[in-house]
Amino acid sequence: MLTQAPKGTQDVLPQDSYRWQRIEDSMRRIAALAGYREIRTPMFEHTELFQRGVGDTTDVVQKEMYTFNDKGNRSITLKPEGTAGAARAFIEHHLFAEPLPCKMFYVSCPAFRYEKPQNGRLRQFHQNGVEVFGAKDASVDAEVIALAMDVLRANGIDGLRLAVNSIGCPTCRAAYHEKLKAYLEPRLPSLCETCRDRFVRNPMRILDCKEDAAKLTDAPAMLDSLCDDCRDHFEKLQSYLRALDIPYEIDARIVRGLDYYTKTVFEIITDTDNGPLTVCGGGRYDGLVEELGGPDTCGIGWGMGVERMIMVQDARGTAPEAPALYDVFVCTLGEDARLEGVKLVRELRAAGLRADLDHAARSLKAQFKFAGKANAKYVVTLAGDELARGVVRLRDMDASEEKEVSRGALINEIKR
RNA sequence: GUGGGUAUGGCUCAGUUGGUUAGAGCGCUAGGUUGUGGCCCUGGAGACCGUGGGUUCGAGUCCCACUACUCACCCCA
Repeated sequence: MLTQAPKGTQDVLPQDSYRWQRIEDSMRRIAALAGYREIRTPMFEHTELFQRGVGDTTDVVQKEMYTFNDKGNRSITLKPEGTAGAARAFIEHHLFAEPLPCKMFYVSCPAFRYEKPQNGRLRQFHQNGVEVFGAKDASVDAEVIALAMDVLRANGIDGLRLAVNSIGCPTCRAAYHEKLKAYLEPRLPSLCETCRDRFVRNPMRILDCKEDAAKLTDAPAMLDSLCDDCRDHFEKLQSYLRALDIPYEIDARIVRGLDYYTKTVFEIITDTDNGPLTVCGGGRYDGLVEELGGPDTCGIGWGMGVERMIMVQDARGTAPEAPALYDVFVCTLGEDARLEGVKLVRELRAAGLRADLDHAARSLKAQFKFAGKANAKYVVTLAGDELARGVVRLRDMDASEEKEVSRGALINEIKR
């Protein structure tokens, strides 16, 4: 227990952290090219933010939040997703008074959901994400989707399926809900228990139910009930996606579990041995900022699961190779050489080379073995008698070639 | 929250119908080469067999409970 990480959490070990760093680097690079800057918000927020923002009736808020009272008796919640906190910061710091749109991203942002962990499901997981406030044209919907595709591709994750849908605005969705409820009401007795519960909370979800969907194929569809504005937006999004050569499919079942979404919703799905896996999900949230007490400002964003990206890389064998630990490893023979080695290693590092020497006082053979395992490109051998002559041995490990180099010329020789 | 599976050195696993000192491969470490890695050979360290109870002369092996991990459902990244 003591030496076991809590359920649903994961360590990223020193030998594996480069995987995360690669993904993080690509995220920063690609986002910066499109004018996005990083935002960092707290890991916890007032519980009310998520109740209001994500929505009181959602599963995430109702049963998955890590909520506790702090010593000041404030109800605090570990953030279950990234958007609400970003929106809160946008309002609190009056970013709406800056030039809009306001584009931001976050990298390996921890998120917490109390769920039973399973494949690709953790209690603490990490998301990359982008949020854009104050851009209402569908061109930004397409931009944001393109960014997600680019980040995934940059990490060797392709064969992606982009599924898009529109769930309308509060006006047309309310009208649709009425239509849908009128259709569902007489059929309620034949539906499963959870669907009868959904009928009250979120009737659109019933259409997504594996058990009942088949019986409801003639149900009215949200897409047929969009108002003119929402329909126009959805059409435009599609023409932008076509212009960008991004293939997509329209999937009317994409509803998303968070209440703030309006109009565009989308998921990027990869197919794995265990079936489809959503690596990125997002959408437009035009009412969120106002709902939280800010000025009427539209928004759009997505979240991308870092652990899921890594899973997909592993499953497809497209994981990047681990970088070598060292450029140069210094082997020493005897105490004088050690003393010199400590100095040399520091010089090498100052010259921008990754360098180290044996700190375990092992045999020369063991030192070479270690250098080999660390994939060092060069091994420098320091020995008393050679040092006296002002000379060291430099070995190219890949080529298995070794030569004598004067101590003074060593660093230039290596950098050459 | 509901249901299935699993639990043996650091890792992956073997362990016959319950029977003496619990094995292998990989990894780690030392040596074979008194100054040199990757291959090969030899040695060494490392396991209260998940925890607690029960059956039995005897339990890694059978039974029960618990815990952890894992997979699926719900939902989602």
